[in-house]
Parts: sequence; structure tokens; C-alpha cells
Amino acid sequence: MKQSLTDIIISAIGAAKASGALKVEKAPVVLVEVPREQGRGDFATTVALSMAKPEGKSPRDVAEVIKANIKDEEGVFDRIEIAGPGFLNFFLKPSAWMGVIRDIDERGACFGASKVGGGKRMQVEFVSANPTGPLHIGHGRGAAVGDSLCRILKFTGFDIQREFYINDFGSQVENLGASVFMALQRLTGEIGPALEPVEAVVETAGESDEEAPDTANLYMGEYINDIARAFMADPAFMALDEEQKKAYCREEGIRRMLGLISDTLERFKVHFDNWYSERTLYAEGSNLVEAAINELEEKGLVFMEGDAKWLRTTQFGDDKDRVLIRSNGQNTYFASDIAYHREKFQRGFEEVIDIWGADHHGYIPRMKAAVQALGHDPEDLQVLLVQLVNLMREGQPVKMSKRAGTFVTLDEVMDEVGSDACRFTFLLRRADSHLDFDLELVKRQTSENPVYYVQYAHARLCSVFRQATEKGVVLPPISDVDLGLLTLPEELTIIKKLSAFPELVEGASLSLEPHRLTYYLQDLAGELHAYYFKHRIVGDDPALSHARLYLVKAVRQVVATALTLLGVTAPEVM
RNA sequence: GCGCCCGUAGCUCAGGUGGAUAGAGCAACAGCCUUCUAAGCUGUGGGCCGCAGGUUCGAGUCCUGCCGGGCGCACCA
Repeated sequence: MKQSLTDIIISAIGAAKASGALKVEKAPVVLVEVPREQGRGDFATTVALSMAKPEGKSPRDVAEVIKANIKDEEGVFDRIEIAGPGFLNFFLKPSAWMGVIRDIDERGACFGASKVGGGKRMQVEFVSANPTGPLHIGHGRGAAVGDSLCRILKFTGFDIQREFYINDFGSQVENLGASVFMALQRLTGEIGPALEPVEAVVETAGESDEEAPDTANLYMGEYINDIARAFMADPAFMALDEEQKKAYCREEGIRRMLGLISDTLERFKVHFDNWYSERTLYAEGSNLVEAAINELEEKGLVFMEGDAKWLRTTQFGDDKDRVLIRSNGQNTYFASDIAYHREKFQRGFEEVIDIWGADHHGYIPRMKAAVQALGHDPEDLQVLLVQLVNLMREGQPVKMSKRAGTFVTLDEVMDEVGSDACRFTFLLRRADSHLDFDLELVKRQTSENPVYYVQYAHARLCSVFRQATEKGVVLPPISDVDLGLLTLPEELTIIKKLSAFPELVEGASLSLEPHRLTYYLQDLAGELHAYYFKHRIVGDDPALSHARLYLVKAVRQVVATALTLLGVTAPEVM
């Protein structure tokens, strides 16, 4: 709708040029938008304002010329007005909108899908939690944002791979192994009872592990004991010697933790296409970290200083140069991250999106610099920051403490509020703004909670169809239905909103902003509820009933599609 | 001290990539169920868009400075 209008305006300007009414030295950018206020038409354009200066005419005069040159071959315009300083306001005939309902009926779940992505190969890496503990609520937000974004990107024609990066190389996994081993020793009585239970080490989204292995840094959660108990139950394990047991605790511990993480994610409806192990980068015979550093060295971007090896990231806009290999000979995490990102591009991805905790924002310039140093455009790496979540209960902050028996893990939050409410709430704000997650509020099934408001609209419409069927209503093919009977203002409002869905999805995709969908859904659900309350869908007049049923069928479809893009279910009964 | 993000209604937040008279939910108050789901609807009040300049036909949106809040500034991961 918007696009065809844009074309009409462009050809009107072309016609004006041909007749000499306008000079048009440079083709103007024609932007068509939906005016905020009622009464200013269905669409408006400001071209006349931007063309006034180069044309040497007043904006209103330019608008007048454009208007005079518009050809309405299909008869969609009710009228065109020139308003204010030179806006062109277009008022469409109601009949011009009805095609949307047919379109939705025809395309079903594909309505809104597009090919703007052009099949571009993209990878989205998110969550990437250390395999040292269960996922918590912060990971949950990253998972919800990342997964919905992937759904939206796919829907708009991008070729997407979801990747989880496993940090299984550094000291944190040594800590995990040591933790499991110690739990084992305690459970078998080899060492004394547990120390005074220390608060579980709960990491924030994005990870940061302190210091070297040391009992003070071991993980103490009950999940560690669970893993140890499972090992104890295995006679083959108990027959191993101490060194073998330690190694098993580490390796099998990682595997089990990843299993738990994966289970939680699946339950959250998040599925990764690929799990990439950091160890891969250090594979014998093909050490990718060495290879990456060598490549940078060949480009003359590496230098030695103070026995350390540095990358000249300042050449690409970073504030200071960064160490790749420390003076003790060990690689920095940055070095393996460079190798990792280099490898992503080598796998053929044209664009790579990383989703990080917002506390890592300082890391972006050096990573972008590294990507450039490797010869890529800095825009080929997009970093999406996700702010931390404040977990609350009844307005009071919840301490992230296992000992206090408060909920911290994503599983526990899902137990309490459910996956749908959890995901929707995470997507209720833009990713980079702080989010208060109030367990009581999210759990509450009232109007305070937008999730149910939207889902209810879907369930309600399903119910309408059930009732209609029970009454013996048989919906004829849409070609036999007179949609022109939909003349109520509420009906037109809804139809216009439906027709805006494809461009909304496109905008959410290109700007990487899944939260736009939650706002759209609340809007659409609101219009539907108001309409439903005020008017009967199925009444005495069969022709009108049929038209209205097709209208609400379209609403139900778009609500379902949008919810699916958010990873939230569209219930048929509530 | 330097860098990034944020500041919009009492609260929580939306406001494509500058457009016309500033948006929603919640909270508050007053109403609506013999009729397709009241997890719903209707109405009312509520604003110096942090402050001060600048850019232009036009600024919540872009630029500069200041104030206030968050985060980050390792040869950690």
C-alpha cells in the first residue's frame, strides 16, 4: 500500500518534470508515512517541503503541482489535501483497504514475511553462558531477545544460524571440575563436611570469572552435588584413580552442564543450530589463534612491548592498543575472540551479530577494530547490547541468593511464571534499557500483565469461530463475501493496522528491535477488544457476519504470527 | 579523570532514518456482564520531552556544553 503510493508520487513528479512544471534537478527522496493524528489522511508525504528550496517555489506551490500530476488509475483516493506548510495528505477510499484481508486469508502464516534479507548469510551468537552453572534470568533475556530476533530475521529473508559459544578452555572449567570433585569427596566422606554454605556463584550475563582455581571460587550450587551424586552411582567411575576422576569430573561435568543449559533453553523454546567449542580454536595442528595472530602479524599490525605481543587496534579507532599474548606467554581472551570471529567469517557468514550483556559495551571498539584489522567492514559485526534484569517481587528487589531460597535460575522463573509470560516480558522493552522483572506482576493473570491481554485476544477469536460453527455458520469462500460491508470506523482502524504489519516486521528486522512487535500486538489486541465489545461479529445478517468473520480471522492470524515471532504461544482457549 | 548508554505523565516505558496538536500500560476516580470468553470495554484527570544554547521551513529525535543516574575503563575471562 505504502509502496504503491510512493510509486504514484514518484511518477507524478516525473510527469511534472516532463511538462516543465518542475525542474527536478535531483530526484527527491519520497517518504510516505502514516500521520500521527487523526484527520490528516491515511498517508502523508513531505516531499514538497524538501523540494521547495531547490525549485525556488513555496512548498505549497510545489505540493499543488505534484497533486495536479497524480493519476489515480485504480481509483483508490477519496481525496488528496494540501495542508500546513505543504504536506500532501492522502485519504484512501475504504474499498482500497479490503485487499489486505484477502491477502492475509491467502497467505496465512506467511503474511508479513518478506525477502528484504535477500538470503544474506548471517550468524547470531547469543547466551554463550559459561558451562559452570545453570542459566539465570539475565541469560533468559539474552535468549529471548536473540531467539526472537532470529525468528524475525528469518521471516524477513535472512539466512540465519543461531550459535552458542562454549567457553570451555579457560580456568572456569577447571573450577567446575574441581568443584565437582570436591563435592564428590564430601559426599563420600573423604573430606570434612561442607564449609559453611557459600552463596552460589551466579554469574551475570556475559560472564566473568575471577581468579585462578582456589576453593574460595568454587561453585557451590546444589547442581554440583547432583552431578557428583550421578557420578558416584556409576561403578566404573568409582573404580578410576584420583587423577582420572578429576579429569572425568571436569570433562563430564562440562558435558552435563551443557546438557542442563540446553534443556533449559529448549524449554524456553530456544534452539541453537550450532554449539561452538572454544577448544576448537586451539586444536593441535590447526591452532586458529596462532593462525589469526600470524595473519595480523603479516599485515604489520602487531608489535612487541614489555615482552608482550600487542595488536595495534588504535589504528581502527580503539582508545588504546590491546595485548594478544601476555609476557608470560599466555594468550589473552581477546586473542581467542579474534580467532573465533575470524573463523565465523571464514565459515562464510556475511554478517555476524553478537548479543552481549550491556556491561561489556567497552569491549565493542576493540572487537570492531579487530574485525577491521582482519580486513572486514566494521559493520559486518553488529553487537547488540542487552541490559541486565532487576529481579523483583512485589516491588522489592530479589537478592540473587540460593541460600535465601529465592529464585535465581531461569528454570525456577519459568516454573513460577511460565515460558510465555517470561519471554513476552523480556521483549516488552528495548534490549538496551533496564528491565524490572517483577515475579508477582509477571505471574499475575490480570490486565496489569500485557501477555495475557494479547493472548486473550487470540483465544477470544478462536472461541468466536467455535461458537459460529456450533450455530451452523459456514463461511463461504472469501471471493463470495462482500467485504465492502465493513464500514465501521473500528473496522477500518483494525484493517489499517493489519496492513501495517509487514512494514512493522521489516523495521523490527532491519533495526534489530524485536520489542516493536510487543507494542504492535498490544495495540492490535486493544483495537480488537474494543471492537468485540462494541459490535457483534456473528449476528442476524449472514452477509455482514461473513465479512466480519473474515476480518477477525485476519486479526487472529496476524496475532498468531506475531506471537510466533516472539516465541510465545497463541492459545486457543484460556 | 576518560569513554559508552540513559533522562518523556505519579510509576514503568513507546516514540522507523527530523514533520503537523506528545503516546500506551499501570496506578487514581466514575461507569459497563439475560446476548460470540469481564484475563474484556467506556469515560475523566495527568507534560517546560533533565537544563541552556545551536543547526533549519520544522527538533522528543541531529550538534555542543552543563546537571543527574547507570555501566565500563587489565599483560582478567
